[in-house]
Amino acid sequence: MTHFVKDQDCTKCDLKSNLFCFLTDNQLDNINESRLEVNYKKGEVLFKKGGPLTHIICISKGMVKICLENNNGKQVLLELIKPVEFIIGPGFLIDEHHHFTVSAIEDTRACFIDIRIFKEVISKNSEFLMELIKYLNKHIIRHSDKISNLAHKHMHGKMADTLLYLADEVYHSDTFETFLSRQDLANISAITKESSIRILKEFKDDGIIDFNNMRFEILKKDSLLQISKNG
Amino acid sequence: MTHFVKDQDCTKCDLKSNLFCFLTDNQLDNINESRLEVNYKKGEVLFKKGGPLTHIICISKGMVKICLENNNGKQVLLELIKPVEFIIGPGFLIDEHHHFTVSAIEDTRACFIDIRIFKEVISKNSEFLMELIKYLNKHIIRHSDKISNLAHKHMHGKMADTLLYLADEVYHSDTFETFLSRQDLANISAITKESSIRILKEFKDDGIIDFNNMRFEILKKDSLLQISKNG
DNA sequence: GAATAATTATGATATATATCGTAATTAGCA
DNA sequence: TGCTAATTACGATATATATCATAATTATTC
Repeated sequence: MTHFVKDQDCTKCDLKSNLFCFLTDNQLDNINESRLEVNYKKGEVLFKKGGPLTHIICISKGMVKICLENNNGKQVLLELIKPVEFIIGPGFLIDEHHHFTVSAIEDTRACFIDIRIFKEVISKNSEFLMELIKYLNKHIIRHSDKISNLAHKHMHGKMADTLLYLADEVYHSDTFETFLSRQDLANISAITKESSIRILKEFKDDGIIDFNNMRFEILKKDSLLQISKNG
Repeated sequence: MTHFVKDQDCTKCDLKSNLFCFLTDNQLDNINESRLEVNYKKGEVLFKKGGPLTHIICISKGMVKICLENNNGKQVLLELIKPVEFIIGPGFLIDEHHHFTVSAIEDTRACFIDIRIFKEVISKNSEFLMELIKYLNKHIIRHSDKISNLAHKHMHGKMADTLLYLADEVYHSDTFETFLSRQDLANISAITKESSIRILKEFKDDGIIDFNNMRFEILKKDSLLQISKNG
């Protein structure tokens, strides 16, 4: 079982890499002592909305999706998390339960850190707290963009956003193979699965993207950006 | 010009009231020295999206709306802020510019606190930072609810949400008089102004609410909750 | 490797909602 | 007080999108 270590190159240490380089050795030891490592198969649920928020996690292998769920079981896929990123539920310091459902979209390993120890450690580390505030503000910005997009964009714009998100922020390549189903792509875009299939075909017919099965390639990024912009 | 003082009854000190009761006297003095007080007329803009984030503010009189704006000028009204609440833009510690447009919906007084002083003061106060994290997490929860609602609810459900938000969280009464226009109500609900007018009339015809002009009364809250729930 | 389940694909239809046009009402102002 | 501008109101129409049905393909299981 690997232990958290400080990032050698701390200039890269934005919240998306290793938050924990802002801890002292002593604090790291505390965290590492209580730490658990859990393996998940594709499809398995790590956290369920409404459940108790007892741990924060760090994804060390694979990929998970963070989903909103309403009363009628309808989902929005909010974010994909990959190594090495943390998931600190927004119930932290509020109601101490989960507001999102987190599940593995491929075989995944996650490190669990007891929230009581986490809280104790960080409450004495202002530098870490400031970084955590950065992390939360990034999410607030991302969520507010999402709200604006959902409110005003049509299906094509939403699907363009989804493809750009996957290429730019998740797979960091305009060609990528994904474990996400058409239903998942629909859930990111907040449209139906049938619509997502239709629009992807349209984009393919127009030569904007290509795909077979799970392998996608963005051919005309300009067009995609334009569609995203115009809604 | 009034100065910030510690809340006498600190049990009420959640982030919605006076964040600043978590500061030491010394820190409060620092803040108060640099503090500016500005008066706005109804309709005037306090912060514009894209502008530099040089201050955080505290609303001490009146009410402001926090709006998202997209490239085409379309807006979503995200939140209403009233005394005594703070507005700490999510660009804080990130890109140091505004992501929301904030404007007065009635005559308003706001206190401006220099972000450099704010940052310096809070960076040495873990207790305050923990409260700030609470404040941010509350917003993340609120925003994620909004995303879920926008993604899945129909107009009626969205408008029901809006009326419930105003009654329960803004005016704290099922009867309230508001400065919000039908366009504002539409912008909270993320529907068009015509639709907002139509649905309000429907609710009125069904005896769920009553209103003339700006004065609203919720008559059947159960129905409204049901409509909100079913989408 | 055949059988079954799950996912992807596509068309027909129904529905929700935006857009446009215009009238009625209210607010702001000289 | 009367005039102008803004907001509210409401109907007709167009459009976007969901829903439903069903076929084709791909994945999974025995």
